[in-house]
Amino acid sequence: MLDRALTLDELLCFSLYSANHAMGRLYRPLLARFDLTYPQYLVLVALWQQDGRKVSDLGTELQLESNTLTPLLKRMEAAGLLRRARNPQDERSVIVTLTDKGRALEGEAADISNCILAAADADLAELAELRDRLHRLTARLREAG
Amino acid sequence: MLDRALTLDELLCFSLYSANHAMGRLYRPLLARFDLTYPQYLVLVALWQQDGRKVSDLGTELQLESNTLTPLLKRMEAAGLLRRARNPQDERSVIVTLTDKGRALEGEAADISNCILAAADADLAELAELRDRLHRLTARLREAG
DNA sequence: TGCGATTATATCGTGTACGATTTAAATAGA
DNA sequence: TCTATTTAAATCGTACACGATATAATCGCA
Repeated sequence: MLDRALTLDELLCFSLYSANHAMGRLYRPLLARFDLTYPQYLVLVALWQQDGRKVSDLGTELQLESNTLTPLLKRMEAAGLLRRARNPQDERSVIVTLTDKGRALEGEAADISNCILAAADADLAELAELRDRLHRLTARLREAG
Repeated sequence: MLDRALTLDELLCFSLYSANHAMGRLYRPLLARFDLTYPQYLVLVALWQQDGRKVSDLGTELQLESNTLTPLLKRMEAAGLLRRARNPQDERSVIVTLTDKGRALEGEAADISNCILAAADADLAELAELRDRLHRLTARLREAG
């Protein structure tokens, strides 16, 4: 038990903050070529994996709520990447579906992951292990919250 | 080389995004008791470590620029946590100094780190290793950027 | 059937982030 | 010395992120 506050460098939270930050700055120019922001890209990744999902399902996966997702999805709809439509079976929910343009981006943006991996400059096994450690940490933090 | 986009769970960037997110959600209620946001807390940690720094020095450490820091520091000044004053030796720069109230928070908020460690529910060595891996990743990403 | 409770999304206000630009001070060179 | 350049903050516009609240559809149950 220390009698002083930890320094920034000692804080795990700051190492997460910084790494996430650095990752964002690397993605930004790559995504800008497609007029995408980073959260918009994550929505696309989720929809490429499984299309036609409710807003709340996207929210569960991305850990975002409608107050963030609604305007974000509206911007993506305005950009012609997806469509939002009330679910005829339950008009409370909204189904998000990729347009042809949104689907086509999967191929065009495929190279982005490789650019990031190249920038990380570490072997795949090491990065995969880091990823899995982060998943386990995230799970524990959510449990505690 | 895959011919499909990676899933969210496979993306290292998303594991960082999620872990950072989960950490933020854990900090939020702990910091709310002091009327602090997470970036404001990081500024305090930096100043507790070394007080009386230029805005640009804080920016280097936190990886933030004046467009983000200026309004953030103004809010903290309005809250009575710090003072902003032009540097008499070079009127271009602004020196940020803690008030007594800002300094006093170091002791009052000391427990926060322990709450986070408890939530992470892992031994210190494991968390320290994760932190160091993240530092190395961040350094490589910045180099590449 | 009817009505209170629940659920899903949307809206609002505040606070980061960041690219682009502006302003003011300091510095370097002719 | 005078001016072009550089540097440090600040300002502006856009886009997340989130707590609190509003709205509308559905469900549960008497």
